[in-house]
Amino acid sequence: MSLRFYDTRARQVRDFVPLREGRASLYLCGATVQAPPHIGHIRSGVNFDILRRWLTYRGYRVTLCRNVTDIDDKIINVARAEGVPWWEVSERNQRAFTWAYDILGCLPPTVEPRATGHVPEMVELMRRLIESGHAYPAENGSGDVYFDVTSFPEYGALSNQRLEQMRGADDTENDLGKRDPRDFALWKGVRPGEPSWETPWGRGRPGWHLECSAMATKYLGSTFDIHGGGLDLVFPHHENETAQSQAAGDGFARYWLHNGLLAMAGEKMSKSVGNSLLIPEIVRKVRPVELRYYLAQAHYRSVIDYSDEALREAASAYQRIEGFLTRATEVVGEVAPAGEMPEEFASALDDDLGVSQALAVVHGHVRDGNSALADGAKERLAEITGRLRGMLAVLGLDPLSEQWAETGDTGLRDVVDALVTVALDQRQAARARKDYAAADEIRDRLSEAGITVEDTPRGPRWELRHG
RNA sequence: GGUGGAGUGGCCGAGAGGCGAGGCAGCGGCCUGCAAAGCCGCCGACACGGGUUCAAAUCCCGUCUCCACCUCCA
Repeated sequence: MSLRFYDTRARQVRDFVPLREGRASLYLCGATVQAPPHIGHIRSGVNFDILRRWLTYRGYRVTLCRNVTDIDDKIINVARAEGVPWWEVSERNQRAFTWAYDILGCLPPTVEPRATGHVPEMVELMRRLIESGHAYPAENGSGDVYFDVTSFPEYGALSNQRLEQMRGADDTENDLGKRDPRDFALWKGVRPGEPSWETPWGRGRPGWHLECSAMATKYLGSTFDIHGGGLDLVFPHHENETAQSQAAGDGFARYWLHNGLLAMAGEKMSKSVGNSLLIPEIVRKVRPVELRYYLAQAHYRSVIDYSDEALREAASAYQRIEGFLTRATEVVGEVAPAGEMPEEFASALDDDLGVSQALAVVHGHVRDGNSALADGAKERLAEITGRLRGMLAVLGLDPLSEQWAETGDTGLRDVVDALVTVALDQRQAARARKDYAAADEIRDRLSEAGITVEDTPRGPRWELRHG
């Protein structure tokens, strides 16, 4: 089966045929760094990280461009409220985003351009749009530059809306510079106390959409393969991006992929509603890899209704996988991840990134692996372990990978192992003389210390308890 | 007013005409001194009302409920 994705513009699943054979160019709308990342932002990051990894597995050389929009109204407002420069706010939040992507196991993008570093590219794009009659400087001398939506017949095609049925922006009444209420700002004229850059139409700063068009085409070319982002960006952000780029003569994105949003108690999560669930808070409840599993397990286009209970269930499911791999490795040693994926797993991911079904295959391997472990079938165990690790690696969920390996002082771990072994020897001795009260006392005290003891045919083993 | 999505067992969550994904939880069995982990089995769902079909969770018509977007959003 060929690789295919649901394309928002076509409103159906389409076979993926890249622009250039063997390559895939991917632009992902990253953060507008006005606040620290919440779980919804990171869901998008995880979903598209899996897409990127799968494209790579399928043999494409992937160029991933994930932008940072480091100037906008809110950043300026936050800075003003705090009495700090605007760039202090965007720098701080960008670091928080980078940290969150990293701990969730999202591979770094090929390039991560910032809006304010691309003003000349934006000015150039505006020049092309003005010269071709698709944009105009505001007629009230405000210094704003607007895109003329009526000049572009395709306007609305991405979000499947007809221009005549669209409402204008709320700010139109005080905005006499617009020819049409539905026109959107490419550029905002300078206002007192705000940052600004020089342009042929006066000083000002970027509007919200222009930076993505300028940066996507700079790094990926005038036409590129996939544009991704959250479903809430379809309109106006992506509609406006594609309008301004295509009106200027660029082909722009060939496939549009949008991840579903995350809801909380039925209410949409967003920065503006103020019910953000921030990443540092969540990774106190479960480990980052368990959060990644939680975010990955639902199909990327479905709504996730966040709850602590569901998060913990996901953590349990992940621990089942992890527990098997740990025990298997103790028996057969470390087995390298297999390079080939089981057919069922691969076809699930080929079909619009069916991670849920792919995980069913993963769990099937865990069950078979546990049986092999119980049977002492080492050869079969090793084979299953390798295949399992291969599948998990491509999802970014292999517990034995460097990314997720329990860090910490290995020297200290050896010391703990020696101490626990002393205790376990005592317990074995107690069991041998059938003094079960003493044996259970030792097990209970280890448990209180956060150590889980399991008896196996090969003797007792211990693990640090997490979660 | 316009555009789109959703309703699946106790819970999470796939699937989209025909052998009931998977996980979490629960119950029974095996294993264990007892546990834990694991294995085997059980339980069990397609919002509602019609219709099409040999066959519908899936297609069609209608109804109800919820959600998103329509220029701050991932």
